[in-house]
Amino acid sequence: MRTSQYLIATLRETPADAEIASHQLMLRAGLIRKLASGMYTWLPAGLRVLQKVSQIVREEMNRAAAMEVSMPVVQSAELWQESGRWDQMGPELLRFKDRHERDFCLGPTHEEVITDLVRNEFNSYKQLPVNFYQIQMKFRDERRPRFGVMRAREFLMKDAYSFHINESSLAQTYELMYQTYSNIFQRLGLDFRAVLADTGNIGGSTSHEFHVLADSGEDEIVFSSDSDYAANIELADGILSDADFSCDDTAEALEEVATGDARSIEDVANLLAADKRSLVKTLVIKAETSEANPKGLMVLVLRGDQELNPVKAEKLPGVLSPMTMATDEEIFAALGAKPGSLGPCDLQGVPVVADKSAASLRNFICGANRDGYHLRNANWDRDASYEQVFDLRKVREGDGSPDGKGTLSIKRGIEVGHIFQLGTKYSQAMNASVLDENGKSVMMNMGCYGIGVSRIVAAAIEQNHDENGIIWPDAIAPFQVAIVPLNAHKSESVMPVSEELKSALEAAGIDVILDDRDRKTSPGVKFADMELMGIPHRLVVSERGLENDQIEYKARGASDPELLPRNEVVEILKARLAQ
RNA sequence: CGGAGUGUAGCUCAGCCUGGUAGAGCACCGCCUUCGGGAGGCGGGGGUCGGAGGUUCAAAUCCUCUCACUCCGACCA
Repeated sequence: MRTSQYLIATLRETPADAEIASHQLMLRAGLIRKLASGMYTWLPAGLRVLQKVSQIVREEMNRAAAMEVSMPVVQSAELWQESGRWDQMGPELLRFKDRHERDFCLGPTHEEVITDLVRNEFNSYKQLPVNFYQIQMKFRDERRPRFGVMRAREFLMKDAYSFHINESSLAQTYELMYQTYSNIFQRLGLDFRAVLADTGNIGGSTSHEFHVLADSGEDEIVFSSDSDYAANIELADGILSDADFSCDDTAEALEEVATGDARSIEDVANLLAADKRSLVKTLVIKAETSEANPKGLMVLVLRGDQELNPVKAEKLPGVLSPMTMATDEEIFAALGAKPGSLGPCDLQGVPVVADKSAASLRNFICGANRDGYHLRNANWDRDASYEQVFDLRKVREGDGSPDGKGTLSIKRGIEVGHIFQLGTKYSQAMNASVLDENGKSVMMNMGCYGIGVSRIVAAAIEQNHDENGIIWPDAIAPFQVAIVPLNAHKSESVMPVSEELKSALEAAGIDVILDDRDRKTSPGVKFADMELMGIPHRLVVSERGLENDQIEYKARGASDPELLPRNEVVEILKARLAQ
C-alpha cells in the first residue's frame, strides 16, 4: 500500500470529547470516526486492525472445530418472548416495529436465534456436541456509551454457542474454549489473564472472564503469586493474614462511651486511640420484607478496616437486587440511631450477617445504636449475635490465596472475553431437546462464549502506547512495516530502492505501507504519522544511507535506530516478524 | 435515569459577562523558498454561531423551549 493512495486521516490535535488514551489515539491515528454516541465508522486503517483480530479469532475457533454461521442482526420478538427476555430486558434491547406493525429488535446477543436453529436441525444425541459461532455487529442501547469503541452501542463481537447431551460434554467443550481463548490472546500479542467470574444475569454455573491487563481497565482482577488462582474481585476470596487479630483476649466488661461527632471508623478509632481492626463496621442494606423480616432490612457487619463487596452481599438470600444501602431515615426508624452510631448489639427484628473478619473479633468497639455513643469490649454471644457468617469482604492486595498457596495481587483489566456454562436455561425455555440413546427426550446443555472483537482493538492500545501514539503488536498492526523515503525528489536511487523493498517484503507476505507522499510532506510529518499509527517496524531509505548500502531500521518501541545492510533487510525483517 | 457541563470554520478554541459588520492557530487551495522530526513567505477559499421562538432599532451575546454531545453517578452476558 502507498500513503498517496490511502486515507491517512491523522489528527494533530486531540479531539475534545475523547477521554481515555485508546479513544484519543484511535481518532488521532485515523482508525475511527464517530457517527453518533456509541456508533463509529471504521476507517481503512482501523478496519485492517479489526479484520486482523477477527481473522485470528476465526482461525482458532475453526481449529477448535467450531462452525462459523451468520445470523440476522434484526430478530423477531416472538423468539425473545419465548425465552422470556423480551420483558426481562430493559431499554438496552432496542425494539422497533416493521411496516406490518410486527415487533422486532436489534440483536444484542443470539442465544434465542441459535437455540431456535439447533432445535429445528438437531434431533439426536449422535449429532452432538456442536459449536456454532459468528463474528458480527451487535447492538446494545447502552445507557451511557463511553470511551469510544470500548463501550460502544454498536460493536463487533464473536459469539459462540455449544450444545450438548449432558454436563460432562459441556464441561469438555468449555475446557476447549478456555484453551482456545488463551491461544487467541496469545497470538494477538496481548498481556492477559483468565479469571473466575460472576455469571451475572445470564445465569449458569461456571464462568471465566479473559482480561487484557491495563491500568485504565474498569475491572479489578485478583491472582495468586504461587498458584493458578485468579478471579474477578467481584467474587474473589482471600485469607486475611491477620485474621486472628485480638482473638486471644479474654472478654472484658462492656462499657458505653460518648463519641460525639465521631462517626466514621477512622474518627472513632482516632478518638478512642484504638486499632481500626478492633472496630466493627455496621452497614444496613435493603432486603425483602417478610414475616421473618418485617422491616425489610439486613445488617452487615465487617471488621473496621475491611470493605464490603456488594456483589457478594447480593448473593445473600433475601437481599434486594441490585444491592442498595438503606437510607438514613429507614435506618433511624428501624434501629433508633443513624449510621455512624450503629452496632450489632441488641438489634431486634433485623437479621444480622457477619463477615468472617468480624465474627472472629473479641472485645470490639461498635456503635451503641444511640446517636453519639459507642460500646467498648463488645463480644459476640454475650452482647451481640448474628444469624450467619457470610463472605462479604472485598479482598485486598496481600491477602492469602484461598487455596493456601501464595499471596494475592490485584491488577486492573479490560474484559475482552467471557465464557459460560449456561446449562439448560435457554433449551428449557425454548424446548430445545434431542433424543438420547434410550430414545428419551432430553434438554440440551448449552455453553456460550463471547469475545469483544472491537473492544480488543481499544484494549490493545490501552496496553501498548506511548506519548507518540500507538505501538501495535505485530499480529494486529494495520501495516507491519512502514517504508519512509527521504528526499526522494533529490535522489536517483531512493525511490527505486524503496519500491524494491516494498515488493520484496510484500512477496514475503508482509503488510507494507510506503510513505510516498510528495515533497511537501516533510520527513517529520511522515515519522510522526507512522508512529501515531503505531506501525511496529520502520525502514528509512535515504541517499545518505544508500551511499554505504545501508537502510535505517527502527522498531516502534525502540529508543534508537540501527543501520542494516541493504541486501539483508528483507531477511532480517522476515525473521523479526516471525518471532 | 439523577447531577454537572459544552455546542462558534474540517480540528483545537477565543468572542458571550457589558447586544452594534464573525475571529485566531492548525488543516485546505495557488505560487515561491525549504527538505532527517509535525517548515517559512505571499495570496486565497471556507460559518444559516446546534435548532425554534421571544425581547430589542439591532442577538453568537439577553430570555424561554428544544435537540445533540461530553463528564460524574446509577446501570452493564
